[in-house]
Amino acid sequence: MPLRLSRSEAKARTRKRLLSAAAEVFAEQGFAGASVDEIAFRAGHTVGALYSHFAGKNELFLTLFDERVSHPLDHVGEIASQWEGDETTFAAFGAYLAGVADHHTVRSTLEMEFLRYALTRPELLDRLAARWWAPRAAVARLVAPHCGGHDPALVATAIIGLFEGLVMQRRVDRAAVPPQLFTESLRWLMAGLARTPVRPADPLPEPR
Amino acid sequence: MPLRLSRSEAKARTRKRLLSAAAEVFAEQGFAGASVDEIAFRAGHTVGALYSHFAGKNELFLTLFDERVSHPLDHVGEIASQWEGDETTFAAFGAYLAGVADHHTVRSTLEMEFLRYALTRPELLDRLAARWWAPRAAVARLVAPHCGGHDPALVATAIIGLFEGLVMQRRVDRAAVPPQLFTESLRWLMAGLARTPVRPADPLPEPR
DNA sequence: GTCTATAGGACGATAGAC
DNA sequence: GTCTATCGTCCTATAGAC
Repeated sequence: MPLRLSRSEAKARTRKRLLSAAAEVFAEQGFAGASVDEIAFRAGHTVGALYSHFAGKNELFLTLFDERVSHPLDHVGEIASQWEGDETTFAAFGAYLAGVADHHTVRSTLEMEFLRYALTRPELLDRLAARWWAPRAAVARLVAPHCGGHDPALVATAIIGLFEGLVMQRRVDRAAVPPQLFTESLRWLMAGLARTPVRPADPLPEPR
Repeated sequence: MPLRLSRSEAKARTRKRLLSAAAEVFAEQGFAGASVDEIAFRAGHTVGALYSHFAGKNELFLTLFDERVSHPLDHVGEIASQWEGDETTFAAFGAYLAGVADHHTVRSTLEMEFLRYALTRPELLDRLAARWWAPRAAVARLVAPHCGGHDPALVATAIIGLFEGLVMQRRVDRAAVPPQLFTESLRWLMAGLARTPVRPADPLPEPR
C-alpha cells in the first residue's frame, strides 16, 4: 500500500466521503432541509468538489438511494446459512436486529426519508418495492421449513414487519423495547404458525 | 345552525383548514421542504392568515404534533371494548389496520416526519415516546387475558410493532401485504404465546 | 382577521482561477 | 479535481392597508 494515493484513489475517497456525509445530513435534516454546503463541509470539502462528482442535490440523493442504502435485512443471508430453527439462531437473529436498532441509525433514518420522498414519485416507489423482494425471499427461505403449511412469503413479510416496527419503537423509546423482545416475539410468531389452521390464500379480492 | 358563520366560527374554520393543509404539505414535502405559502394556498388563504394563527412554520408543525396526529392505535379502545379473543375481534382489528394502511396515508407519513424531526431534538423525542404509552397500555389491557403469563406490555409492543411494520410495507407495495395478513399474523402471534415458555423478565442489563 | 408587498437571508447551481 | 466567488431564485417573516 503506497503512502500517497493515486489520482483515482483520491477521487474515489472524496466521492465516498461525500456520500457518507450526505447520508448523515439527509437523515438528520430530510432531503429539502439538507444543504449541499453542509454536506460538502462535513465531507471535508466544498461545493465545488460535490458538483464535480454529482450533477446536483437530487442526483446525490438518488445515488445514495441506489448505492449505499442496503436494507438491514439484506444481511439476513449471513444468519440464514446457519439457521436450524433452534435457540442459537433465534438469539443471533434477535441480537443482530437489536444492534441494527441501536447502531445503524443513519441508515434506518435515511430509509424512512427515502420512503417519504418516494411516496410522491411512483417510479421511485416501484424501485423501493423491488428492493424488498430479496430480503423477503431470504427470510422466506429461512423460515419455510417451520411455516406449518402457511405461505413462507407471507410469514417472511410478517417477520420483517415485526422487526421494522420494533426497531422504530426502540428508536423512540429504548426502555419500551428491550433487546430480548426481538428474540421473544420472533419465537412467539414461529410457535404460533404450527398451532394455527392454514386458510385458503387470498379469499377476498384486493379492495379498491 | 345559522347560515352565516360567526366571527369566531370563521376563525376556527380557517385554523382547521390551515392545519389540514399543513399536515398534507409536511407529509409530502417534509418539514423543510414545505413552504408556508403553499400551505396557506392549499388552505384557501394566504400567508397573512397563517401568521395570524401561528407564530411561524415551526410552531405550526409543533401544533400539528400536539393536536392533530393521534396515533392510529389510539382508536384501539373502540375495538378493545368488544374484545373476546375470538375470530370476530381478530377480523375487525385486522380490517381496521388494513384500512389505516390504505386510507390514513397523510397521518402515517406525517408521523414518520415527526419521528425524523424528533430524532435530533431530545425533548421532542421524549414527548413522542410518551405518546405511545396510552395505545400500548390499551393493547396490553386488550390482550392481557391471552398472554399465557408473558408480560402484556411486551406483547402489546410486539403487536404494535407488527402492525406498524406491515402498514409501512403495504404503503411501499400493496401486493406484498394482503389485507388478511394483518389478521393472520396477529393470530399467529397470539397462538404462539400459549406455546412459548415464559422467561425471566430482563435477564440482561440494558446495553451501552 | 386577512390580504398584499417586501425586506432580509439562505440555498442550489455555475463560472473561472489554480 | 477542487476551490472561491457570485448569480438568481425561493423562502420565512414582517409591515401596513383594509
